[in-house]
Amino acid sequence: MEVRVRYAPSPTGNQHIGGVRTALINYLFARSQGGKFLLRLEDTDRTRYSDEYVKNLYDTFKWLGFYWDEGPDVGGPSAPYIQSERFALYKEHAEKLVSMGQAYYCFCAEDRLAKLHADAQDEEAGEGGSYGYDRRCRNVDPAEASRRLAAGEKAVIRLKIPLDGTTKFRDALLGDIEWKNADVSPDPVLLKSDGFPTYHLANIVDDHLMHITHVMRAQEWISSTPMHVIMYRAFGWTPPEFCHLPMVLGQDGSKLSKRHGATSLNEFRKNGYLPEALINYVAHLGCSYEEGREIFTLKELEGLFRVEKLNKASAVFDYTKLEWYNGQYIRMKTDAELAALVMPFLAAAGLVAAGSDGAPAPGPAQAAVVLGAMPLVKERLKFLTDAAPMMRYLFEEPALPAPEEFIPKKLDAARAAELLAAAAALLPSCDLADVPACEAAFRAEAERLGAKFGDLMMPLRVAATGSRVSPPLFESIHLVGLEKCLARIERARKLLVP
RNA sequence: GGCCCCUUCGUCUAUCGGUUAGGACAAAAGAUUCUCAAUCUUUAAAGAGGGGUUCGACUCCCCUAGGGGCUACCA
Repeated sequence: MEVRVRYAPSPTGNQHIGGVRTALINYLFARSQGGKFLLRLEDTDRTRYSDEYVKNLYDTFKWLGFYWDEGPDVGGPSAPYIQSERFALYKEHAEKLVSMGQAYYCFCAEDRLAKLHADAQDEEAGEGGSYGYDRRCRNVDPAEASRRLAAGEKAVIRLKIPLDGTTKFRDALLGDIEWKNADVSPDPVLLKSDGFPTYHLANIVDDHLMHITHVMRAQEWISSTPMHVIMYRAFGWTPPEFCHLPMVLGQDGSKLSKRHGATSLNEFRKNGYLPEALINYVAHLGCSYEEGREIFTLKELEGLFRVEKLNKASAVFDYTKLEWYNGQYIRMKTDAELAALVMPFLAAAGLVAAGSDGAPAPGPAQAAVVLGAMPLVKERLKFLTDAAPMMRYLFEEPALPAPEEFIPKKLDAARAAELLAAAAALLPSCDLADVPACEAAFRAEAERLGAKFGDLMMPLRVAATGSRVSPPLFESIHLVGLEKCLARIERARKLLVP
């Protein structure tokens, strides 16, 4: 039988690390088994829904670079893949369950339910146990229920959870799990009074109708799984295989959330992360692949993924390690690739020309400088966002640093000015395309002046780039241009000897 | 409170009864070096506690502790 798995997000927020992790593992599992990965939009919560989140979902996965085989935007044999477009299906199935005696209409008012809930909260210190719905409507005579319905009374449909006995299921990761039915949520709502299904109903109906073979979702869902199994049986269906994935936690050990830092993929993208790095890091959360290796391509992960390699314990999201991955992937880019990646950030910083839509539109000269700078900055970047501040001096006249910035340790302003003048005098005779030759010439000059090579370089560096920390100097001067650099040097020299 | 899941260096992990408990990130030290990086070398760092089972437990079982999740007409 063909493996079919799905990612079933609810468009009530932007895509975040947790969701992407679930999607990725489903995707990897499908690929490793030669199966299908589908996307289903679970938009049954009308109060929190927004179109913007649907758009964000598509944008995010296009950027990440792994996509579903079937889904609302790409179609497929189980269409439609949007639950709001399957509206009639759920009502029909809920009513079927009622007619089979497996579910019932509940007429309880919301305020009575709220009071029930509040009372249960108050009794927390007590014996415990009396949680959830009290099943008052479970034994309403079906004939009476029809009468009240016909009279226009509002109702929800609830699933009958067996009062005793146990429910068992096997989790592919956690093994056999058995629950007392008394501990299962008492008669959960399947169909809300607005006619929309709850997650539980829609999920089961769709997974069955879409022939989903494996349900892989976060471990926070595990406690509703017995209820889902009961529902499958009530319908007379065979449940799929379950696999509950370890959770992703923040540094403090609680479920990863905004207060732990960036969690939405929007933010990672904006902050200069590479999709490859994110994918690789997220794939390694709670899962190992091959010993002694950290870097994998998506294709390799697809081939190596095994459910048995998943870890049972939840994992802490480590931004520092992700940062390292990001640097690794940046270094793997060719100069041309990296230039293209960095360009939008340079345009946003105003270093490079941009069109009216904000997209980069560099002229040939700017493009050449960016490309030429790639070998200088590549191994210094951790994020794409690091490029603009690091490359600013290539496009703009740097602000004149304070005089002390120019002065090497143990020297004074007069000496620094002298070294600057020597550098300015030497530079025009150097072939800036030949770095070793430039360096040799400067070393000789330093010796002649009785100065340390570093002490000759530092004032020059600060003058040419505006900072004591910069990409390699001779290459930088070459990119900026000799004339401009001589002017920068002269400006600095005047600052030191007024 | 109840129910469920989990527990190897600070973090992510390897180990599927017998290892000097391995690797990666971070940290520290060193090498290299025109600054900063990158790179290379080295160091420090772990089986929550207590009982069993076994010739032998990180590994299997039980208890305790700790962490997490769920407990909605949200997913």
